[in-house]
Amino acid sequence: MDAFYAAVEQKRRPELKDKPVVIGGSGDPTKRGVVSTANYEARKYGIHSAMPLKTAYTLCPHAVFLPVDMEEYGRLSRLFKAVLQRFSPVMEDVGIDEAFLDLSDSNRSPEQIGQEIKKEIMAATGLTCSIGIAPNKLLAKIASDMQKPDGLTIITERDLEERIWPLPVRKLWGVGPKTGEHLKEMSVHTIGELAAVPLETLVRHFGMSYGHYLSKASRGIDDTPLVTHWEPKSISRETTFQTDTDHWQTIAKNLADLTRETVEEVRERGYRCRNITVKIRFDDFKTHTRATTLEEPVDTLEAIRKAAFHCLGNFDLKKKKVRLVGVRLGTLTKK
DNA sequence: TCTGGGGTCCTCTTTCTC
DNA sequence: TCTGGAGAAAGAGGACCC
Repeated sequence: MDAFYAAVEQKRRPELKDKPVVIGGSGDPTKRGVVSTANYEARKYGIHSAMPLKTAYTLCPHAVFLPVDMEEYGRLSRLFKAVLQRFSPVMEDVGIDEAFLDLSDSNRSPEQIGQEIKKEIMAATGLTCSIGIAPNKLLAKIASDMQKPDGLTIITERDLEERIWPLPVRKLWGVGPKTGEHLKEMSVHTIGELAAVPLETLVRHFGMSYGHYLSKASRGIDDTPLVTHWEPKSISRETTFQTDTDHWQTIAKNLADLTRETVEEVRERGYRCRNITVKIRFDDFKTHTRATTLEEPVDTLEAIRKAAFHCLGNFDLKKKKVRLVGVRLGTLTKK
């Protein structure tokens, strides 16, 4: 979906049409938080996802800043995914605003089916999307990104050298800022240049698993199937304080609240957990975790809170102020 | 100066058991 | 009793995704 959160807000508030709109955090750009979505008008000012709201505000003070309304975005998400599933039952969720659809069994042309999906999503939600159609997920994802917004891009194996290889390596799924920099130091800037690097070199630099992945991905090879169902591996909650704190009671109170919320969710979803991890981010942005694994899976607040506070006790909270506290429940088993 | 929240997966190191 | 290897599990950190 194109600039999904912002598009949803603009749809229900027509007065926002043609204005720069930034969705993120509490909607107050003087408070701590980052941009979840900036619409295309706001992007003209250099605003983009993951940017601190305060930075976005200095770049464009007259933009409309709004809080995240996950309930409403979830509702629209279910609507467009229901449309997709009418075209094929084999759908893989990729977060709230993306999905893969297996159209292998369709006998219509990709252009035809792509246009019809766009039309139906527009009818159901009033929103535009960008579609990529390709022989596998990796290439479809790249294709979906090639003509945004409101795009439809079709890629075949034959397009690899001309349309994929000239793209920067960062366009590959799984290549983030760190790997991008690492590759730049190796004088590898494009996907084509990556494809020319011997496998042994990639394995030496990036390890067995990721080295092989990069080698295949650069040649457009991806044989991973669509994942239509999965179980959660962990459930977590975390909060960043408005101001860094060294007040133990504040940290403890927040950890207790987060633990209660997380336990409630784990129970509601019918799981027990065996691993409890507490996360602390200090004022210098260094993040540390302390974990404990229990003998038996549990789902009681007492047992999990006790474990969480045991983990908290393994931090030295005297030297630096704390910016964030979080708790994660892992090694889940279904009840 | 600024850097959210909810996840997954991978790597390296430590710890424990045989 | 000491030493060492193999393998599993746990713990910590980091990269990446939306």
